Amino acid sequence: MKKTKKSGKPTAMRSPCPIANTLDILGDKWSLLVIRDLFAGKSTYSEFQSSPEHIPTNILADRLKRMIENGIIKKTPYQDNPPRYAYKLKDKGRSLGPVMKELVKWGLNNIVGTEARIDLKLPE
Amino acid sequence: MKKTKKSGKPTAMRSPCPIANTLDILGDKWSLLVIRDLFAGKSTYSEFQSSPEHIPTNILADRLKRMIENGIIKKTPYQDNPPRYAYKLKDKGRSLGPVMKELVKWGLNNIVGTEARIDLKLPE
DNA sequence: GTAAGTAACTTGCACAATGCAAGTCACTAT
DNA sequence: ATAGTGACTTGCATTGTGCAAGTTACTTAC
Repeated sequence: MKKTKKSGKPTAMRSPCPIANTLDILGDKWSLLVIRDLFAGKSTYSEFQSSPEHIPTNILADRLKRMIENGIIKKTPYQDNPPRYAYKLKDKGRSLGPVMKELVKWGLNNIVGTEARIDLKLPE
Repeated sequence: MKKTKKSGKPTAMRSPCPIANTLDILGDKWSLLVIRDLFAGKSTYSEFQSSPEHIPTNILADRLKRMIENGIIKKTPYQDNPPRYAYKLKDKGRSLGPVMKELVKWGLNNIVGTEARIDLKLPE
């Protein structure tokens, strides 16, 4: 019974810069990890939780909500009883493929101890 | 008189994932904006402050410090009296070029109202 | 030589975001 | 009835962010 709608989001842009605006949506320590998992084929809440970084459950719920609001992913029930949901990338999210690819490359080349154990199914 | 060294940083990685580790270094709303400015040719503290997003001064100082510690940028005095400094990308920072390029592309294609007014001098 | 200005920061503090634990809800399986 | 699973929500202490104001070291204007 909570309708605590935070009023859409008429928060003004801090600038028209595409980087600044992208960071306003995805610039935190968790969002892109969920995107990574989605590219790796995961799709449920508990699959995201089981990733090695152990995202806190409240943060996961918040990030999923925000990415849905931003049109990056969608949530669909795949079973009614008990209710279960699958999160999937929308086109907008799938188009993050090249960004993910470059982040992986940069990390592997510049941070010692990193390794690509997850295989992202990037388009093309 | 403060020797409050936070002990290097033996904080363990949350996982060997290159994306997770990249986000631990650059995953916030400001770091990559400073990188953007550096790619755009800016190099002084006050130039970074004058960018349209108006980064808070304490955050700027903190991010510059962190990026120096991470070997992404370097700080060099270019004048003694009064002391003035120039921040520049190191190779590690310059190799973020492709990441920046993809972020710009994604923002322009997916966020209405964004526009590329700044010209980044990306390698190649 | 006193006042104002500039660059590069630091400090204080209120408010927002994060992280951990525990609780809830709707079922299924034992 | 009891335990288990998936998908969350709630509380609360800790950490991070954002704004204003102060500091240091000089240069320039009056």
